[in-house]
Amino acid sequence: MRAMSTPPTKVSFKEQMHLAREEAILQATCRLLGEKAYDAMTMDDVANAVGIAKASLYKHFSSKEELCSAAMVQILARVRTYLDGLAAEMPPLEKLQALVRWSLERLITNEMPLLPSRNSSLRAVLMANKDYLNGLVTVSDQIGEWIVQAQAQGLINPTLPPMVVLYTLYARACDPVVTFLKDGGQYSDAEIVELVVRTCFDGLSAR
Amino acid sequence: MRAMSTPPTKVSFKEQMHLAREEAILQATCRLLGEKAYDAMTMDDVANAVGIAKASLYKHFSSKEELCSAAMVQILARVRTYLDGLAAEMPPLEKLQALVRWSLERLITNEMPLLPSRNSSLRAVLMANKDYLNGLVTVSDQIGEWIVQAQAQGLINPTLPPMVVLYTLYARACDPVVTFLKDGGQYSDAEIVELVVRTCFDGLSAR
DNA sequence: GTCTATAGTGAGATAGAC
DNA sequence: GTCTATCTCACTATAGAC
Repeated sequence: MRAMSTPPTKVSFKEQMHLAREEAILQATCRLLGEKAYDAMTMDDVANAVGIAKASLYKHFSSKEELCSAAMVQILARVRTYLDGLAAEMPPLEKLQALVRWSLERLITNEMPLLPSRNSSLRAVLMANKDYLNGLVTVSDQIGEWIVQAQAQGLINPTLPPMVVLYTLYARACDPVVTFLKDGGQYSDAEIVELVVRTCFDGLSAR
Repeated sequence: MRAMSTPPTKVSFKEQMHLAREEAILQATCRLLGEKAYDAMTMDDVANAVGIAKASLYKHFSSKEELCSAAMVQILARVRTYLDGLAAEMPPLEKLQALVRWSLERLITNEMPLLPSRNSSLRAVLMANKDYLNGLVTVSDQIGEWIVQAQAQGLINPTLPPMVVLYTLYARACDPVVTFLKDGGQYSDAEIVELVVRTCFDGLSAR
């Protein structure tokens, strides 16, 4: 709460500190959720990563669920920013491929996945969060448009329901193949990304 | 331990009961792990599902980790049985497709997935289990043969490393697309399986 | 071997001083 | 707002009667 005797700049500075700390908490949460499961990540982990006491976390976020939801909402916002930044003249198929490539690049550096894996406890938390669902709908609508356009151009298989295409793209963002190949140590990150993009769009069968 | 005064049939019956109970425990574990994350599944869940006291579980399996590992090893054995049962004259590509279809059918009925999803705590447990790793190697070798054969026949893209093909097939066994589509309620289980098999082998792009 | 009851532990969340 | 210390509760695992 702003004190009347405090100069505006001072308050603004404090507010910036507050926001910066909150940003750091969200960053750490994203990274940790990229490394381990929701249940396995503890509030102590987050507090230690940020370098503050656990109790302080609760001054910013009222629960673990709220913290992780906020982190995912932020990720969704970043996706939106990325999508909006794609050149308008880029063909829809290339936009879709760019999105998958971008998601995989986040995934392979252990940043928080765009979507939780199957059976993740986080999934139930997110599905109960209105902000997350709204953001997801917005992003899905945008991607859905491009899918329909790419199908109209005959570049995406028009016999596949757009929803199936959409989910198949989303699923790349938590694709375990990336982890397998990375653990194998045989390929560079860039190679892994390209291989997964290829199998996603071209399939396994020979063309 | 067998008592000397007990007739063999009686003992055999008791042993069968013991094995049947153990089988029931493994079954319940598989089903529960298909429904929720490893961390979220409690030993109480298993005990309640089987209808025995939690303490009795520990007479059969010394820990949660051992129980779940045993369940996964059993799944792997079932995969081996399925693979061995495929007709020898079936073309390798069809064998691979049959395997994916079979995995998806297990997945869609919420049976335990062949592989844990990304970031699952179960993953660390399994990677420390020798029986599981041995079983996985055996199955992988068999599938790997078929992949190489299918590539030699020009039916699987020969420019894809066999390991990438293998992991891509494995990943179908925990594919979140199945969950998404099933929750959507728009498609039957059989339709979902076929759609995912198609996108796996043929990709999203038009042919 | 099965049960009830409980010990032990770890993590989410809070109290209260500063 | 941040901290230390603590509460509370759920879950793994075990003790001990039958």
